[in-house]
Amino acid sequence: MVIDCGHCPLRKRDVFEPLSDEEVEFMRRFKIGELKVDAGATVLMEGSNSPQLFSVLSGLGLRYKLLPNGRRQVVNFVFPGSFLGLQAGVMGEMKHSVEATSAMVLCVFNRTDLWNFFKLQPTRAYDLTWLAAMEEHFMGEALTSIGQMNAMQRMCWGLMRYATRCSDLGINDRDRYPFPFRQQDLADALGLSLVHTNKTLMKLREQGDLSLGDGVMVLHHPDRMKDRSLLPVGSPNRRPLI
Amino acid sequence: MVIDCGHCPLRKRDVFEPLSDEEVEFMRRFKIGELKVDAGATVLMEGSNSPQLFSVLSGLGLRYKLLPNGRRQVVNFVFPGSFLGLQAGVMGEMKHSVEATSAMVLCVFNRTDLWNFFKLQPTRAYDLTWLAAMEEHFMGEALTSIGQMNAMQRMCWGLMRYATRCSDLGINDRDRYPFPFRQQDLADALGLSLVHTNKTLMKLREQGDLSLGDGVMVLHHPDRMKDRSLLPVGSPNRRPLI
DNA sequence: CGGAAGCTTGACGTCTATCAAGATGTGTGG
DNA sequence: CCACACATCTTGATAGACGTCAAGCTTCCG
Repeated sequence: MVIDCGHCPLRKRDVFEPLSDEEVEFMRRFKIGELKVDAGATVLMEGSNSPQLFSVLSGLGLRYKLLPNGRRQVVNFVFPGSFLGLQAGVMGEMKHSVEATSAMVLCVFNRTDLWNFFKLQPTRAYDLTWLAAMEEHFMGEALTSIGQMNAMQRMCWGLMRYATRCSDLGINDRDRYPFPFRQQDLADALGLSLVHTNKTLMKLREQGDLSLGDGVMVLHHPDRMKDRSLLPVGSPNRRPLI
Repeated sequence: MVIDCGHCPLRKRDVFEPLSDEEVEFMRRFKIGELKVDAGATVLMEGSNSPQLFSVLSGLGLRYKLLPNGRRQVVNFVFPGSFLGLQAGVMGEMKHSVEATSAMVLCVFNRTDLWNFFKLQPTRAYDLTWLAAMEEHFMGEALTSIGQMNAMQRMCWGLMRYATRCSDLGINDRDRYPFPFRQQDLADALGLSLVHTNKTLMKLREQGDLSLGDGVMVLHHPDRMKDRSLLPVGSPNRRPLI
């Protein structure tokens, strides 16, 4: 019982550009199956050359790079609607790994069919470029955050950015957001040590701005956190869904 | 006397994917002129909505984001062959600024013609996506560097990455590389203060690994610097030229 | 019950930012 | 030609943010 692209639950969200009937039909042929993985699973591995591409239907995860000395940088979070494997599809191999931090359902595509986007479905190809440019933009924001902000600012910015993406997708309940990550994950994303991440979180808790634990984050004063962010956290208009 | 795409000097470099005659002809029609700017000029500004796209023919520059508090993050360096303005072309507006740090010559294109890539020239559209994915990759590397390395490691990694790109383009002379940047630019790129950047450079100079000044960088012991980099600095195979 | 994984807290050290001042070079105007 | 402002680089002193080390706590699971 694989979900038909015509009834893709993500398409209901209006963060995503609507698709024409023709495009939906094309995606239907492009999709070759679904992959369900448990929390903790590695979906794609750095250096690998997976013949498959994925689009996230549900679940959360993260992309990260490992360093020779064992450290790890989380380069960004993976949400429903994220497209995985483009790098391997276009360059030779994956330049980072992707891990599921909750159970996930992924649409599976054939990497070799990617070319059909460009040959047969220029609007979809355009969307692909759009997505790539958008990812680049997000990454530039993260770079700016890590390069120029102190721990508290990074934390507030990072969590607000995360909350905003959740809101776009409607996977939150008011101020309650799913948060299937360890503090270590957060630390690796923000370029902080685990201990300092913990202490920074504590401060936010003590001030009553935040609850975090058991897979859930609650923002009691999003306004205050936004003020501390330095970088404004905007919802980019719309994005394409692949 | 505008350079004809058929005789583009960059195409001689074998870092760039070769183009078919048809593609060259297409690019010729796409190109609407050339822009020459002096060192210090702002080519694109954050928040702007330029109707033009650019491809760098010669010269060096940098992309940066400004923060409300006046700080600045250099998100990457601009080399010959860099494509500028894709973000504005595909999202609504530029998310960073681009500044020329040396004199530059740019090919100018019409943003509204971008769609022709997808409609008429799928191989070129594919290359565009390729480029975007590659930029994303570079940015992920930089993020990892700033997030996980100390000052000396970042410096070595950053300079080696820079030198490698120069070598790919053949704009170096052995171990001598053009370097039209201030220490402040380097500092903003590495997420370090100006003072600490200066002192880190000093250490490299004292150890005889590096000369830097007057627009020129000389690497006397690239091997030693590579060792201190933590992240291996590889030349990615080939990239498309737009 | 023992062990592993994750969270929490305190103590300590150090890397890096900030402040301040001086040195050098370059361009402009008198 | 000199005086002056300005930009960039340099260097030392000081302080603080953040990393590292270490230990204890909880929860979960075999």
